[in-house]
Amino acid sequence: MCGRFALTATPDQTAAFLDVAGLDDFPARYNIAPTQPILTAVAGAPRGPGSNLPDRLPMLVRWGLIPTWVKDTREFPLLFNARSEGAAEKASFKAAMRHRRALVPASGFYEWRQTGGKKGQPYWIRPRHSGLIAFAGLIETYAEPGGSEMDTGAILTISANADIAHIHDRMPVVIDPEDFARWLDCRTLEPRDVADLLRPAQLDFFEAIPVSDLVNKVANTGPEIQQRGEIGPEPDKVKRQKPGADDSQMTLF
DNA sequence: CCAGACGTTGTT
DNA sequence: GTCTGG
DNA sequence: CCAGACGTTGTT
DNA sequence: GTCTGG
Repeated sequence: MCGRFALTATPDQTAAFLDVAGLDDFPARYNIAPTQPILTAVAGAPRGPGSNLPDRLPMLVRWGLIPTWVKDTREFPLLFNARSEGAAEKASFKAAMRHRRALVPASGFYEWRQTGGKKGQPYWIRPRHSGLIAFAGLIETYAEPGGSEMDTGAILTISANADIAHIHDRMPVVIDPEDFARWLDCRTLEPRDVADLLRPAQLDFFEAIPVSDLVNKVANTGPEIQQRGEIGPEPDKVKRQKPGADDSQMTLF
């Protein structure tokens, strides 16, 4: 779950929400997919008295966390989500849960309800207050064989609440603004100290809007993918028979 | 001790 | 079916 | 997450 | 790097 989301607020709105300074300009993004760059915010360096260092920093990371010990990324799966139940104990997420917790600003996310047909029914899921939200994220800096470094990240998930459960059984963890500082404080707080933040959103926090299958295709990046709609009928899988044809020629045994 | 995994989603 | 790319 | 490729030899 | 399985 949470394999696609949107961030359509302006850089100014996003900077104010996260309380970071100096966000480079970025376009509204209606269809953010794994492997793409995502904006995150992390705690800044510890500040001494009188320091004017910012206490929260923006970071662009590749969506798909790579643990530091991975030798060949081609033989490692794309970790774009991390189950919050247990992430603190998993080899792949343990270090990030302890040292590199982050916020991932979003306007909402997409979920697919499996219909039994070929394609799932996608939903645009947004907060009823229609403002920004922040997912709980994890970051790792991966040292590539060539010598360069790549920052990578994942979004934590939790059981879906009743608003979402009819669509999917998981949802991203949302951190409330009042808890931003606690979640990001990796210097003094351990995973167990912030475990209480890893819970499903309150009932009625989100609303889910069925949309067309435009969102399925990563190349579709405009606002139309959030318009209320439904996927079309399944293509007719029953092959049309030519007039006069019957099944007898198919009887091979 | 060494070898091998290390993950999520959704599936059957 | 399974892997890669976005 | 979904979509789309999935291969070789030899070549303009 | 760290944990699990044998």
